[in-house]
Amino acid sequence: MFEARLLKSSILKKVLEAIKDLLTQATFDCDDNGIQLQAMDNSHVALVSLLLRADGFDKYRCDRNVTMGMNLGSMTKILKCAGDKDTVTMKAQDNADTVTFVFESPNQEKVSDYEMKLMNLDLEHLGIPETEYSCTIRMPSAEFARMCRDLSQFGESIVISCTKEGVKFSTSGDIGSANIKLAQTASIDKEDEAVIIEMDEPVTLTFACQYLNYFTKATSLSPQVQLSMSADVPLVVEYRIPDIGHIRYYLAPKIEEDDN
Amino acid sequence: MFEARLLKSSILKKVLEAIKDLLTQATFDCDDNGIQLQAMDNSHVALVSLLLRADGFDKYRCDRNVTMGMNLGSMTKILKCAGDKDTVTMKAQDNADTVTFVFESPNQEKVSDYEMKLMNLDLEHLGIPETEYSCTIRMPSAEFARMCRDLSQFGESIVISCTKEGVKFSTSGDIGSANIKLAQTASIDKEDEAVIIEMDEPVTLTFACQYLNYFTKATSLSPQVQLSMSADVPLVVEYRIPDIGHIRYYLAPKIEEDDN
DNA sequence: GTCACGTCTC
DNA sequence: GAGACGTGAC
Repeated sequence: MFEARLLKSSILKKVLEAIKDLLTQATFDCDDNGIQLQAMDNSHVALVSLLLRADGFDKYRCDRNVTMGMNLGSMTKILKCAGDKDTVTMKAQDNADTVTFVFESPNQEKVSDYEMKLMNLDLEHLGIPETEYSCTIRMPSAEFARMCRDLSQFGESIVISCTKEGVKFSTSGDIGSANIKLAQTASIDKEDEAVIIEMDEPVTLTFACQYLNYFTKATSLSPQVQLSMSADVPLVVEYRIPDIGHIRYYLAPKIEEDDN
Repeated sequence: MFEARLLKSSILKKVLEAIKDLLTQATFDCDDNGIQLQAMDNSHVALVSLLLRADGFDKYRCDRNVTMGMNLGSMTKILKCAGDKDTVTMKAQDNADTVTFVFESPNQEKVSDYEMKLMNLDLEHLGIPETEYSCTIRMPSAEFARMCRDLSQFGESIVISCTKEGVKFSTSGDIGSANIKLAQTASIDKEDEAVIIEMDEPVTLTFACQYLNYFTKATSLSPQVQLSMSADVPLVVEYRIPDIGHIRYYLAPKIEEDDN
């Protein structure tokens, strides 16, 4: 039997918001350590990796490892039925072909349960190597989202360039070109507002705006985002979910095109 | 001559919002007691009954009974031209074929009038018997609206089941199934937030989601809604409009289908 | 093309 | 909480 309870359903609601535009279905792997999800997006361009640790749940029980293939559209519909202050509990019997979500209002006067059929999904196990990156940039997640949204008005690609001067986000298109330069914050009064750049080697890479915009759907999960880059390897965009885990997005850089 | 004035046009605006999706036209019956409207919806499935008592108006005069056939689309367009704080006055000459709406801004600086042609509508007089019901449920209108919207994601029908344990709203469909259980509120600190269940006989009935969702367009008219049910008779969904009347929706239960 | 719904913003 | 905008369905 599997059972995982969160006092605040909003975490799970936000997680779904953060992945549903990239994935139509996905496998939730549950074991003693928690819940893990790894999947290529529908277009096999980006990779999503979610971890929710067992100790981050308010109750967690997993007698046997279970892999649950979920239709994320259906799951999103169900989670929309939870109030932000509701408690949510996911339950599945061993070897069951359904999962049940139970929502309880804070005063216990409203209890709702939703049973969803599971899917048989091919297990694609993705080995993601832990890597050292030439540059890591931490910044407020809302600021990153704003930049991606702003720049995507002008072109389909964003060039991220990290040097000792700071980090620069650039794009160009029919309208013209745009550059946003970000310097490391001098004082770290407010941790959430800090921009912190660690650079061993300067790196310049180009990415598809559309995917960065998909990634920023995770903005409400964390006040900060971390970008990790090295030449010729996928960018990692990581949102740490307080007290419970993280969601990481991987996106391969575009091969440099002509500058016509 | 007929004349009816409301200091707050918002009441009439909300009434139109609450009926315009169900009715394309309707007859307003005006007499000494006030304004009444009763009509089957466009598909002849649900019934709408509106009462605005004369004493709820800030001025009310009705020399002779008048029946005004209104195109509700046109009337809605006109009412959208009124500010929420405007005073609205409906006027009609005896035997006229038009009705006039006059809107006056609070400071009297803006006065607008809109004349609308009336329609000749067949008078369908609907005798609605006053009945005792086996169950009545009062609950916050927003909560009812939320439940109807949530459940309609999963199926076309909602089963409402009222027993001594409380009231349960259920549905099922391709995705899976859903149940929302509501218990009577223990304390009635805030009257508007109370759930109050009166049950003489347990009742379980099935209704079309779509119509319940139409009914919830009346949500902003009242903080509370009352559902009345007896076996084999139409559900009544009533919103009391403070100080002036009510709007009631009647919906026949679906005949039980096979449970395949 | 129209209508209704959901989302986002003020 | 209400109004406006954009999107999806008929």
